[in-house]
Amino acid sequence: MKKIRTLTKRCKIILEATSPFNFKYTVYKPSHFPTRLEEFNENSGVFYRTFRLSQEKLIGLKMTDLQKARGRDGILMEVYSNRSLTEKELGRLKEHVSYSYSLTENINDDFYDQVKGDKSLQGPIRTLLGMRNSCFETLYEILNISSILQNTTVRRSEQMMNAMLSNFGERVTYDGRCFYIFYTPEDILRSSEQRLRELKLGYRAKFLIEIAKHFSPNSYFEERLREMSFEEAKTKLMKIKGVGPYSANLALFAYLKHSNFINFDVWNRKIFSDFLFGIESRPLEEISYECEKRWGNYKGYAALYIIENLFVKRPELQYWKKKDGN
DNA sequence: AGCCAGGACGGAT
DNA sequence: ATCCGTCCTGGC
Repeated sequence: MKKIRTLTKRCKIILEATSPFNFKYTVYKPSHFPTRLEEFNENSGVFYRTFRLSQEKLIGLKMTDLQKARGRDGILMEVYSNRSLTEKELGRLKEHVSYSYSLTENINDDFYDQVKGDKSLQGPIRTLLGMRNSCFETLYEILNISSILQNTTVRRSEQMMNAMLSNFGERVTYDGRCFYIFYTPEDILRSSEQRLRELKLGYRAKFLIEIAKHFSPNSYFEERLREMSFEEAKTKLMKIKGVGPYSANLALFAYLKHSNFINFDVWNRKIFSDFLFGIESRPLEEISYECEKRWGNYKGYAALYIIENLFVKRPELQYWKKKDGN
């Protein structure tokens, strides 16, 4: 078993956000299955999240709502690390957090004003007012997660993610808590397909290795993708064995944060079908057409609000907080 | 015992 | 281009 790295407190950072800003539902998404990469504490309102700034610089963040501390919209962030950080590195960290949580976007103009006429969205918007589209993961990490999501139940995905993190992730502790930091491509390439199969990753074992190969240290895969158009990047991603349209879309849209797109899968298809038609089973073409008609270029945001609102209103959908159910 | 789950591949049409 | 059997695994 790998030893635990202790992260010590370095500094506090304040990140401002445009108004309205919803701290809780920006950093924490009720529909996401839990991992030991992050944790939202309902009682204290504190959100913990780990991050790898570079190969050797491990970060643990402790975030609270700036509104509570200073009466302004934003995030109050304590930075823990295993090593001292340069000003430049702190800058990169701030940029990552700000980008991941879409802190500077203007959600009034970009979304709320655009869907004023749609009554079905007003409930979700009231509940989640100020929530941003968010994704803290890197492109490599999202591709791993989407591979682990494919063709299985979320409960199994959670088991597989745990197996990967506990075997390849970096164990860290700070502020009296233990977390993992996401493993790197090199961590996986040092392992083997057989080892991943022993960990019950099934046929995904070879996919995860293929993905890792594309993100080796000096391939600059992520940097090169950033230069490309969306379609070009998608085609490039789908050349990786194991990355199909679903994973490529998820990766690119989570990463690039397009709010004009819905990545349909067998799970959200039922949710939108039920939301729009009152039954779960309508064909994809009808669902897709209806979303386009009602929300046009804002359908990605609409989808985000509908799904998170559903999980807020029906906490029993978070099966992982109960003993059974699905 | 068989089917399916927050897809993707490879080969056959 | 679209269709279909197959893939690991575990839960029902």
